[in-house]
Amino acid sequence: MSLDTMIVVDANSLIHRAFHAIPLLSNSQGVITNAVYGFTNMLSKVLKEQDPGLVAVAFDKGKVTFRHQDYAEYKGTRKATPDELRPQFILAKEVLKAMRIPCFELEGYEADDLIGTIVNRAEATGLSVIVLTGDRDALQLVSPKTKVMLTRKGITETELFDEGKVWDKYGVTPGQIVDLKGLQGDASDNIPGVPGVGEKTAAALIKEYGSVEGIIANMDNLLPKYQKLMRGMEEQALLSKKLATIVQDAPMELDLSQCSWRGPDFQRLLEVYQELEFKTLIKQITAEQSSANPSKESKNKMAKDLPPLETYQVGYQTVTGQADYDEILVQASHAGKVAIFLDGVRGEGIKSIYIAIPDTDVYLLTVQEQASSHRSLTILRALCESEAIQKYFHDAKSILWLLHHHGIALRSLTSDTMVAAYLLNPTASNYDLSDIALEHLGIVLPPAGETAMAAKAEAILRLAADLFKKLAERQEDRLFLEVELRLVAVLADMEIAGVAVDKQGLKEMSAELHRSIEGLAAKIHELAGENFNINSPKQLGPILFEKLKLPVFKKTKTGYSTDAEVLEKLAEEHEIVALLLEYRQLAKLKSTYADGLAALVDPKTKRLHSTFHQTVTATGRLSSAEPNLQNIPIRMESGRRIRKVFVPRQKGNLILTADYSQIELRILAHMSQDAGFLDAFRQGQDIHTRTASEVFSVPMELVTPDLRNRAKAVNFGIVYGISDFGLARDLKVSRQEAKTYIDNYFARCPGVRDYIDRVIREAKERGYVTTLLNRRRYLPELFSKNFNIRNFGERAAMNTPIQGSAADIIKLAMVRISKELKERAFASQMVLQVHDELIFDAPEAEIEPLIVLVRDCMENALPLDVPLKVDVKLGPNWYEAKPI
DNA sequence: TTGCTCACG
DNA sequence: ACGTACGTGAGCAAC
Repeated sequence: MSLDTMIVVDANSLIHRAFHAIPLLSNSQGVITNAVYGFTNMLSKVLKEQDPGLVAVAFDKGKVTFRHQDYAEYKGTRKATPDELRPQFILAKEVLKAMRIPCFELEGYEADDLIGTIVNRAEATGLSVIVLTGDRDALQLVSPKTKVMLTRKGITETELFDEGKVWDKYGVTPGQIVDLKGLQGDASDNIPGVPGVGEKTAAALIKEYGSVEGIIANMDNLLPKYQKLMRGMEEQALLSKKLATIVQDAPMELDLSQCSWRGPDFQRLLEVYQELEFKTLIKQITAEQSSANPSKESKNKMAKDLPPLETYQVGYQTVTGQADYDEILVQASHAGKVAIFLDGVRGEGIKSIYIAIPDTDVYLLTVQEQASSHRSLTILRALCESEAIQKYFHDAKSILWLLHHHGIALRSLTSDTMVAAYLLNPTASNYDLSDIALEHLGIVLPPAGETAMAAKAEAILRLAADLFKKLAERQEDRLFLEVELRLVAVLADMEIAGVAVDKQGLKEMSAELHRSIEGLAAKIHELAGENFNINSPKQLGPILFEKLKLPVFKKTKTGYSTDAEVLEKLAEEHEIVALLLEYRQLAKLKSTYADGLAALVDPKTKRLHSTFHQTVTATGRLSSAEPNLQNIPIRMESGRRIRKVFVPRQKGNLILTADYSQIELRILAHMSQDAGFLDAFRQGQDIHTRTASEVFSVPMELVTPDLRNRAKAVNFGIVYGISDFGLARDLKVSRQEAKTYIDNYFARCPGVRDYIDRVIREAKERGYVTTLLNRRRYLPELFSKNFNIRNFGERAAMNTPIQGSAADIIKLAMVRISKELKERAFASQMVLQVHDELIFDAPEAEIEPLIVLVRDCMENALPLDVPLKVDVKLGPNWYEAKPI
């Protein structure tokens, strides 16, 4: 803490910066908050780091300033403040008020000038000052007592300038910054400067003559080329300098004691943050408050002896005696429902159990010391395994892992607030209980400790009711109950079962890949004439495009692009390119697959236990992680061999795969009711051949493989939300040609064209799109002013109903298959899902009935106006799974 | 942490 | 006039 430090903030400049650096966020009321969010974030970060004794913030006031009297065109090129930004200044003032930071503004003056004046006064009283701004003009205020903190690109990063740094960067003293401006001008403020004088000339002249005035006085001594530039521009240079000069004696009422800072009014700040829905900031202040240690003198105002926040508090009691245990069961049975929050670590087990029953205190049961552990777990088992008691969880799949560790089964799973919140908004970045409780109930959960966990258990009950009501209002209740909630247990089963792998096989592949990679690396280094890290695009770029002088087709924002598309174009140019492509391929196989998978084999089970995330994708698909088993190579033979290590878990078992054929195009046929598409699928025709025949006006029998491939790409394009550019790139044809294909396609498939138009129109009317099972995705991008973002929204509007409906269907099939397998006591186990494919580990004796069951469940999961077709493959491992 | 690259549907 | 296919996760390099 530094009582003699003052922070002076240029709110106008920071808010403008934040507005342009951050996408247009808004709260649930539609209030746009991006700029005030960025501003608040940056301010609280700096306050926390510096912990100043005094703080002041300055705003602009009035459109016309005293500078306009000298120069009417001052800031003449500035655009009007956008409508999305203007109201955010008021919001920022509310934040500042809650932070107990004084705001200054003065008619006819810019924030700069007030800052200059404040700095002047602060220095005079011996304070050290830090000016926080995004405006480089402020560098003129730098002095032995004053530093300027400038935002770098973005808004959270800053750079602190003292005199030395100004000199290093600009070659002038802080006082000469205005002379620099006088010569160079400033396009953004519409300050003219001297035409023809840029950064270098300006610095050289100032270095030689000290100032604009010095240059003018020495006009005759200037080099002829400089004389040519400067003559006749004297007035303009002096005016420019004057415009750039920050006033340090504005007529403002300023009592520095007003600026002495005691830290925020947390209660009020919390209210403001809640209103604006600044979840991260709410978390920060609640965490800071709770971590403040009252016994020690706190070292930071952001966490100093403050009244407790109004967080959601519930009563809880730690249970020890047998009578209490019995009481829990009685109450839970009576209420018929419990929410349980478990504190534990996957693989290690449960540490404590928080049980919330309506209208009672939360019970805390600990599982540490042996004897009570037993009793706590007995209660947990009784609750979880009871059919009659409904269970409410947040992230039930994680709970199922913990229960599995203790051999406890789960019945009557009634809600999972994480999954419910996902259905209500599948594009959220996380579904932490405290975040969704804040969003949906408007309550702040305590950040940590027993109170927090008790509050969480209680909050689950309240949240579940609220979320379910919202789901029902949207007709997503059946999707929730009959698909997603049941899927939770199915996925837990799959994860816990895991998939067996041949670890020895992985090791052998790794060693073989290692040898090939070493050989390739040696050849590449030889052809390059030097050793370098082939894995580094930054090192590879200069070798290819500078040393070997290969043509540059594409650049990334940091340098040369060296991706496969570029390398393929360069294949003819130099023999190193083919080697690089091969190197990349093998390096990927080794690091991500051979070594990556081996590292994740569970030493106890000898299997891979991927996590299937149910609340990640925007469309409703699952995702797979640690390891991702949804991207195991198949397209290239060299990679496809990785699949050999995916084996059955025991002798006598086989790997069976079942994948939907063309499910997305079938869904498109169903949803669009396009006559040609419906007919093609009903006739059992090859859809790409049919499309080729339509688009290229060729009889089906005469469609060549090349034409079929092009039609296939067009079909993919339709599903992705087509653009001629994307299709052209994929097919490596001209954009014009791609456009012709698309035009022909829409001419021959009018149903599809009408469908796409309808989807986009409805999406724009409603703000969201839906799938066959009413899964919903909001698309705020559709209303962006930015052309690219808006177009992205339109493509997502086309794609999401198709991709999402396919996800609906396979999820429904998984739930049914799992139910059948259980009820009919199959030993077969579903082990993986890869979007349109299910993989089973099955005893040979069950194969026949399993195929019938799986086919039936998948093909009839959701009857469409076209048949769904499933291809089944079988083999001793995933690689050798062949059609039967 | 971010950017690039690349594996899958 | 704008620059683009949709949806994911992971490893590596270089900040």
